[in-house]
Amino acid sequence: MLRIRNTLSGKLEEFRPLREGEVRFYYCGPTVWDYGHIGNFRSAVAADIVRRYLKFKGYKVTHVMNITDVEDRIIAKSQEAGLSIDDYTAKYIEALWEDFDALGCERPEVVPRATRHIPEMIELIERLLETNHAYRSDGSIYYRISSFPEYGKLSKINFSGNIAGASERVDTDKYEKEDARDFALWKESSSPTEPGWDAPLGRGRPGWHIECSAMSMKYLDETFDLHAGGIDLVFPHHENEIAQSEGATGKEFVRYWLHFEHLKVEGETMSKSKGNYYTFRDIAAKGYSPAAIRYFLLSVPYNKQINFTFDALAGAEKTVSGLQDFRARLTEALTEPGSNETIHDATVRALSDFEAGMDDDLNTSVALAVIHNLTRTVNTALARKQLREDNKQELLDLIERFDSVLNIFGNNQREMLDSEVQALIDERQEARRRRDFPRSDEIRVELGERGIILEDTKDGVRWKRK
RNA sequence: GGCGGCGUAGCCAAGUGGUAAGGCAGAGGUCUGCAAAACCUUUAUUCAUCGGUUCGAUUCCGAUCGCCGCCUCCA
Repeated sequence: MLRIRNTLSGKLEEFRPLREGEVRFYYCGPTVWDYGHIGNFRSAVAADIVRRYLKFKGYKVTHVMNITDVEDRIIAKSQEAGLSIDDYTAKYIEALWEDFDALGCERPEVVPRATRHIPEMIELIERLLETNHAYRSDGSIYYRISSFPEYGKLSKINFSGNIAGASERVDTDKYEKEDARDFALWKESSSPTEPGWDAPLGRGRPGWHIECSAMSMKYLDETFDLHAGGIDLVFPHHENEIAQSEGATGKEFVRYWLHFEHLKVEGETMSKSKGNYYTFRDIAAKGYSPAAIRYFLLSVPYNKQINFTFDALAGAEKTVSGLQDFRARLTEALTEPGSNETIHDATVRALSDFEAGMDDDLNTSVALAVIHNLTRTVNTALARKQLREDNKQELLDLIERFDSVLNIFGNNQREMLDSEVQALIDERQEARRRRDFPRSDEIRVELGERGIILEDTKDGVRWKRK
């Protein structure tokens, strides 16, 4: 039974979807104004783990990830560049998918873009106007927080007083709000050239929060199971989504809220000014493999801050390569028929321990420890020739199972070497048989230069790429 | 100022009222022509500090120090 910590209650709760065997899951994805920093991908990988584990548990998952492409910064940047919003965001969206794929994240079923859902947002805003949860002021439209007494229930912020410092932040010339806490649903265009949409509400553009309410309810229904995002979105973004959605429908919006903790760099906040700001691309360009980056990002549970260091990443690199080698070694192992009971028991136990760890609020650290322990047990058995045919198959199936959630074992396809390389390997084996070690070592060095690493084993020579 | 989180070996890090998972790095060994890989052994009398509760605390409570976050459309 999967239990997750629901931000709404602050407690560990049993996860029970509204519909039998089906989970509707909304993940607040990135804003596409720049190449995604590594923190974005900590979140994306966490969401991917959620999605994959739900599938592992047998649920049919409908996963929606929005792409925010209407937002002040994007509008400003695109105007600066003299491009339309679509032209400006195109390369960032393309880069996002490349990074997403490289990190082994499954693509969500639905990826709505804010710019493609303006009518839905307008409709929702009109509903809020009708129900008196919104008001018009100076051409723009605001949400009336005083109309929603539960406001603050997610972030647990006490709004009995004013938001600290809110009064001096309000630009009174621009915002004629009834209350400093009220937030914009629709912002009037300040000039005809500014990107905007003509609407019954007046020419303008939507506020940031309304897109997620409109799009999630469109694709997942007015009440759905799971909503996730970075922890910084708790307030105000998700708090406002609740106010908008529940205000308009009068129904519960989301059953379970999940928030991913942030990533730090060398124990500090990542920021451009500190010079410790890294995108996934920056890190990959330094030669770290996407698999290692993924492993690192998921090695700490989603609800803990993760401390990014290049030392830790180098460790992840070694670990991942060990796991991938392990799978290859197992695949190639020559085994005799039958089954070793001890190994069989360890295999069965590993699956249940893995599941117990993941069931406990998706504790990936525990899940990985289970895998490492199993790996050691099996390596020992392999070294001692104790593994039997049935164990091998069982283990390969189990790894497949684990990897459907973690996706760290890499591609198991064995590629063919080109004939020249193969000939060199054969020649080296022949040289070794003759005990012509100088020649043998020469070939090993030469292959090393071509990126092929050789390992001599009792059953012959193994090779892998570096 | 208000609210929340964290501080565990050289590094990353899990965890729990009952005596410290896992990974990387290090040391010794097995195997190997040598390597590599793998395996075995080893590496925290101790979980920021100081008090308190308890038969017993790293785990609960309080204080102190340090770090991080939200309260500003930053995942």
